[in-house]
Amino acid sequence: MSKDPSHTAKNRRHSDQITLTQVAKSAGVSPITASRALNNPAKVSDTTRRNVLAAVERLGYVPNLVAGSLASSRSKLIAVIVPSLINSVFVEVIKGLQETLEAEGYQILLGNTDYDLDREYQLVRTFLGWSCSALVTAGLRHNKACHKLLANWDHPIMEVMELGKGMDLNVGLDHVAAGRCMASHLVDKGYRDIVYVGARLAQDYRASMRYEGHKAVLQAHGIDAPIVELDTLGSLKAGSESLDLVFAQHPKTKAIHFANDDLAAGALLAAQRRGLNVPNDIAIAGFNGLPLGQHVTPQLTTILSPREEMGRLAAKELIRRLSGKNVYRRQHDVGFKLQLGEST
Amino acid sequence: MSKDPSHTAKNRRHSDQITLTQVAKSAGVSPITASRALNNPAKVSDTTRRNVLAAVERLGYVPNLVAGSLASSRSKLIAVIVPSLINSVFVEVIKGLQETLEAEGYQILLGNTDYDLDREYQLVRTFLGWSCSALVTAGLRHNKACHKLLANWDHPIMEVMELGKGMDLNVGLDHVAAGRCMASHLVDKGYRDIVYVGARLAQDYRASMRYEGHKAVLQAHGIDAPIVELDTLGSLKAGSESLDLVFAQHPKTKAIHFANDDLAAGALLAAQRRGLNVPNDIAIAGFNGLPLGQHVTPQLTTILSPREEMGRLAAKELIRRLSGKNVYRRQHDVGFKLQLGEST
DNA sequence: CGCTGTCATGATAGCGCTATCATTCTTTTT
DNA sequence: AAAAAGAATGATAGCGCTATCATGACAGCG
Repeated sequence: MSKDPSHTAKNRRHSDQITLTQVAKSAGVSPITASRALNNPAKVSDTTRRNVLAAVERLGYVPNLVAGSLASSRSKLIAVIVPSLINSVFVEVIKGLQETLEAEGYQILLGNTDYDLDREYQLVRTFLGWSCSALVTAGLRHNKACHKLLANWDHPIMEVMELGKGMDLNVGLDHVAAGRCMASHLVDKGYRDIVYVGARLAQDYRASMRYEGHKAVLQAHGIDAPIVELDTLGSLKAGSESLDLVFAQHPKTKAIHFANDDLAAGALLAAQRRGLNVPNDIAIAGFNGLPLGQHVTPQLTTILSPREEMGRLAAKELIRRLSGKNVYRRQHDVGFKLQLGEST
Repeated sequence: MSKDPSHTAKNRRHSDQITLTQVAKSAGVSPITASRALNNPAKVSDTTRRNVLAAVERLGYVPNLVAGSLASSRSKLIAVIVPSLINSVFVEVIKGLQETLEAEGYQILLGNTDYDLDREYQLVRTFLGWSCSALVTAGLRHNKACHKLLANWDHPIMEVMELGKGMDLNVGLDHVAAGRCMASHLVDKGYRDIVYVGARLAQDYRASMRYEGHKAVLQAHGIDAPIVELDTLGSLKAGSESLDLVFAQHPKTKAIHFANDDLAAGALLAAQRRGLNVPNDIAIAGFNGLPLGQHVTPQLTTILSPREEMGRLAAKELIRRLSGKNVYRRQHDVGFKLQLGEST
């Protein structure tokens, strides 16, 4: 099983790869018929199809998808661009996409922007070069060049995570409303000294949309809406460290509305370590509804976002569009749900 | 920004896509020179390069990577096949791969087998059809057809996660040794009634390799090594539910060696909810060193596996190989580390 | 001054597949 | 029975790019 390191030095003229032409010859048909037998079985007779499939087996033929894509100028590839792989939220969306798309024979070309819109542009350029059938990207915000590129692209574009008027298709939820929802809950519970804690809000702008909702509710009640921004991305560790920061800046804080469950759970566990009672000494709320939050004691109050569902729905809509069906609703609100725990 | 749903009905003869030939014409050079200016800048004069790049900008040219791959029979694609996306362990490996490969201009083609080796074979077939430059797959076990296909493939193959003699390159850790390590720790701590708890061990065979190590140590001490297998994949929920199961089957259990941290943390949190003292009533150990385990109280005793590091190292080795350098060490042991918490 | 070597560029010929149109043969329709 | 429609197959011509070999220009060298 030893490998020759000089892969690159292959003589293109003597490729040992089995081609469709060889399969066709072996099956006694023309290449184009063999192609049809594989890609459009309904177009050939049963006998032919069987012969071709037998030849494929016999020769161990592996279709060259690159050649097929070039000839047909479409590919069974779908580009998926996310801002982060650390954040399990995006991974769950990918999972939903993956399972639905793979079942339809599509492959995922994965890109990670690290919350950098210029990086997103580069990835989009590359992916368009692969003649992807469609592109899925997280968020409605893109840089100018990217926007222009996508606007002129004649394939479906699916923007996920947040809800709004996008380039083309959209599946997401209303983050401002989610922020309002949690803030209302806290206010209703009687909390007045409420701090919002987020991480890198310029990047994670959906978290700042939730803050907008949060602030609006608090202000409507005549309450201040202080915010503490962390410099590291959301994680248990950051959440745990944020407690000190919050109390240093806002000593009277009675409730913390965290931008996500990782932060919230980190803070909750940290609070317990230092003997604070949650929610009596400090109430804690999160966002996302990660399993973790449901397993800590007290159970975390959070907002459940249907992430895998979002991926699945996005994939289904794409498939509908790709199979030529008209798609009427271009925006899909997957909603969210307030998950009451004992942490507030 | 409205999209025409009839994407498929495009007239191939009148593609509006800018081609390299147009760029070349606009720059006043031949197509092949334009190609060189973009892919092999050192091969053309400074003036030419500038002219071509200017034309690219001017026309908004996006290279057709499909055509390029067909002509050169190689692509800047790397196939990555993992058994699961729910398990954050694989995602972290992907992340390590991703950041290293993307920096070198490679794209990741992602496949998920759901722990099904036949599915893996299908994915490999598809990915080979894309003329990927290399393939990364989790694990050393493949079905027969897959093995044959890969053995005849003349590109680098990287098998990650576990250590052993594989098809080609290998980066991983010794799971049997990891199992031994944790078992030794538990025995040294004085525990004798130790249960190993895993989930779907036929699928997650690395977990059963750890059990082998675990069992060997216990037997060497003349101790029984009972095992409890769960029917659901590892998760906090499964871990939490496993407690009852363990005590029902082995009432005297004093320590549980979980196959992973999700299970262990779930059990630990569940134990706390029901007022059990960890580790006095029940000791709990995990595997992976997820952040979660480091933030619960008591901190989880676990084995730290360098997952992102594994991805990065695998990517680096692949890049070395792809850039024509000889790779001497074909196996890389990334090791593991016993992380002592207060849960044992 | 011819000889070799290097550099920059170009002409040609595919890579392996499928869109398109053409052909043959069979079936259905009037 | 002739015409029209359909079913199955094939010949041709690319898809947009790059490997390969060829060319011309110019430097260094004995």
